[in-house]
Amino acid sequence: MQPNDTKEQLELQALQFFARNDYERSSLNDIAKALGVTKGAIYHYFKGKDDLFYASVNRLLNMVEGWFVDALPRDIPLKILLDNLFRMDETLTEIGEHSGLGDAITDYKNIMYLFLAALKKFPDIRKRLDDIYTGFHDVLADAMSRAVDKGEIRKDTDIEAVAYEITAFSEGALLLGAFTDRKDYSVLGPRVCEAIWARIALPAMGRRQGEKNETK
Amino acid sequence: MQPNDTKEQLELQALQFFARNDYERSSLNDIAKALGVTKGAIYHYFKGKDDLFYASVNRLLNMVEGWFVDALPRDIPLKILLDNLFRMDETLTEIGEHSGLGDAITDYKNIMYLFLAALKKFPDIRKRLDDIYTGFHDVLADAMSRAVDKGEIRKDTDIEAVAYEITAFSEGALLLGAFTDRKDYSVLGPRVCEAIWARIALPAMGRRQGEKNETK
Amino acid sequence: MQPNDTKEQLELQALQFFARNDYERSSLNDIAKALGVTKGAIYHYFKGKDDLFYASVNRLLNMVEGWFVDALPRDIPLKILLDNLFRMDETLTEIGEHSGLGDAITDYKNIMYLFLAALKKFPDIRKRLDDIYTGFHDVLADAMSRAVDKGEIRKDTDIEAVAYEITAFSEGALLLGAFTDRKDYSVLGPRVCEAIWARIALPAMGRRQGEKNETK
Amino acid sequence: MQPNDTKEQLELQALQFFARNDYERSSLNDIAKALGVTKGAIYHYFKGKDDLFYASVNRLLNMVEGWFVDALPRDIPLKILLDNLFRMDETLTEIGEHSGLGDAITDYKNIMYLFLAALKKFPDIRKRLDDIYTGFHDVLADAMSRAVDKGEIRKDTDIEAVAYEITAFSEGALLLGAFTDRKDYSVLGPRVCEAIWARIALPAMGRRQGEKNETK
DNA sequence: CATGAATGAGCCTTCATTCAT
DNA sequence: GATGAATGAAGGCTCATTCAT
Repeated sequence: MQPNDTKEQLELQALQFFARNDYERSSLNDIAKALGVTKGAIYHYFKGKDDLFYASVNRLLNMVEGWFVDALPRDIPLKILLDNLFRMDETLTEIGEHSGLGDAITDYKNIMYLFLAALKKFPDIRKRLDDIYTGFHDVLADAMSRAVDKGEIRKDTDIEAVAYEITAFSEGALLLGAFTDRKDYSVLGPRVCEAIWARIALPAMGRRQGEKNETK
Repeated sequence: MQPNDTKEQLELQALQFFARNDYERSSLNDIAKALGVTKGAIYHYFKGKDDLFYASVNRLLNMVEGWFVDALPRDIPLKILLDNLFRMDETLTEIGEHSGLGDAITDYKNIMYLFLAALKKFPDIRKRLDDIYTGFHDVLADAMSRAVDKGEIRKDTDIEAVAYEITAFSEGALLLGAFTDRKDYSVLGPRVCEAIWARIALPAMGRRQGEKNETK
Repeated sequence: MQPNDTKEQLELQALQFFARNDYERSSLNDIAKALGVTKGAIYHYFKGKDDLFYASVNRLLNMVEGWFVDALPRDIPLKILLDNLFRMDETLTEIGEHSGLGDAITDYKNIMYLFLAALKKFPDIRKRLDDIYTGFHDVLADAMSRAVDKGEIRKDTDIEAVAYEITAFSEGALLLGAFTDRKDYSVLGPRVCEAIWARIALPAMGRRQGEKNETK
Repeated sequence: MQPNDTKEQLELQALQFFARNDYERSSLNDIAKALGVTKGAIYHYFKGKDDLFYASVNRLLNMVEGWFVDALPRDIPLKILLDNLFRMDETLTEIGEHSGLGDAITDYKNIMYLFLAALKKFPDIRKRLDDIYTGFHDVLADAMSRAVDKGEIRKDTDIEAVAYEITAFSEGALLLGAFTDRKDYSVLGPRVCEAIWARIALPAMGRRQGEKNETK
């Protein structure tokens, strides 16, 4: 076992623990027990409870950044990209299984708790979250720009607004799921996608008139 | 001063305190000091720290429900209603001033922390939140139904999807503001509103060729 | 029981405890048990272990300063004053009984431990100790000045050196007692006093013959 | 490097560390780091933290005993011996440089802390300290006896008292330096020496009336 | 009604010590 | 010989809660 291996394992297990349990209300005794080590071992690798939490959250943020690269390929038709985005709940499940984090991550509510708790304790986390959301937004905006060039969507699309709308909607849908425990997203998500698409899409072989009408 | 008046005052002040400070990290001593009373006084009116928190959050939920009634009148044109909704940030500020809660409520991040903390401690809070969001959604859906009848929007509008979209988008926009500290909402919110409106609106005197295309 | 009474009692009891036990090696559990209260009670009156120690030591310093006023009256013949000084071990015993500190203070070794431990933790204690020793020295020097005027001791007495010698000797004698557990002081202290006196004393009616008087 | 060499080196380095740092407050990790080895290495040569401390202090005591033999030669005139003794601060500095202990030993306060800490943990240390002070005292008493025989000092000198006085004064002067940070010793020490000498010295060729009187 | 002194359980953290390598 | 990962027993401290006044 390499020296860093144990630390990484602890971070990953702690991440799962913190995803499922509230940081402030978790005693280090509980955490150690959940990680299968003693408190002393934790202090061997981390400066304290906070440090362990910080390391875990940053590890999650790193993983999230990595998922973006995989989940948002830039060379596919916009419609395909959107369809993928609006099935983010499935994506999260896949990631959970694939990353070894189990279902701790699947429930987006857990991630939100985690991020908010981290945000409260470590203000510099905000910068990283900002980067992630900005990245998400930029990928969307870029894809739409290219789609305009390729004639997939209308020239007069308010790209900024649509990118923002999708970003906020995705986040809000997950938040609603956290707050209300409903699963509207899997049903209504695709329908929202269709509606947005219908608004911005250009008919396969165009027909100028349609455009003019909605222009303005 | 009626007997219950003191208790209500304590709840309101505690609400402000909890909006600004993390519940778990606030000691009852700090809370008592912030409320200008002694610990004993708190225990006189509440069963304990948790009970004070629970009462405060429920008071906020009551207020939120009240705001809906005022903020979402049902007999105005849909477009006006939407315009109001998409300026929710301004609405929150007004409510903050008007309700005597000061700017503790203005920052939506504070409300979210509060709800999440409450959700974690008191699972039955979820039901109340669910009701609120459902109410929000239903008001929208009803308004759209009536707008269809009045010929304000298209008959083929996917009312469920649009109501869901707006609900989730509003929540998500506020969440993004909490996570990233950006103020996109005030700029892009209205543009998103316009885009959605353009999608569902029926031209004043109906009938432009473009319609046929999107009617599928 | 007045509010400050308990705190004062705790300080006095803690002082006795710290005089008998090493500060660093005493757990707050032990201390609380010795004081007959719980840890929480200590934290009610003091900011922490250090604060309790600091308060106790300062209380002792205050008492020591008070003892000086009583123990070193300035209007007595120098010889009487010196005789008193060189029986300081008896004086400490009296003070111990009289002050309610019991025999914790009697053993000067305990006081030294206490002062040294305090010095290590609270550098500002040095100033107070300095004042005490300076006061001791000054009282001696003043008394000798007056004794010169009154013709009790020789004009050519090196007052500074003698005051320093007596101060250092007294301290050193007590330190030796601490380091070696011998009780030379009670036997040899008076003889040292006689030797010093013989060196500086002026015959009762001046003039060489008078020296015979001191030959006893 | 002989097998015991490493152990000796560790003891010496630990001695310097303990002279500068408080034993109780130093963790074995800090100590190991300061000694440039790992904890395991320390446990290889010593039974534990206490054992290392005990060995270090005993090493210092051995060195102190050795210094006496060199610093207090018995075949020099008493006045020379006394002059040396009353410049003990310089002697300590020389010893510090000469012994390789650096300035850790120069500050007598450090030595006192060390001895007191050792005394508290290992009561048998008291015996060794007693021996050292007794040795110091005896060397002085012997020298004075011989000085009486050689006609250097008066026959009626209270040898016991003077030896005790000088021993205690020396110790007390160093203690005052530790307690108050003043440097009176270097100035007043020699003057005290002169005063004591004047008291006991026999004029080179005798002949003052006063002498006869005090000869008893 | 209200106070605040006192409690005690539990928290985070430190650290001497052990032991597999 | 030497390492450092891991342990576990305290230690200092916090704080919700109780209760005599």
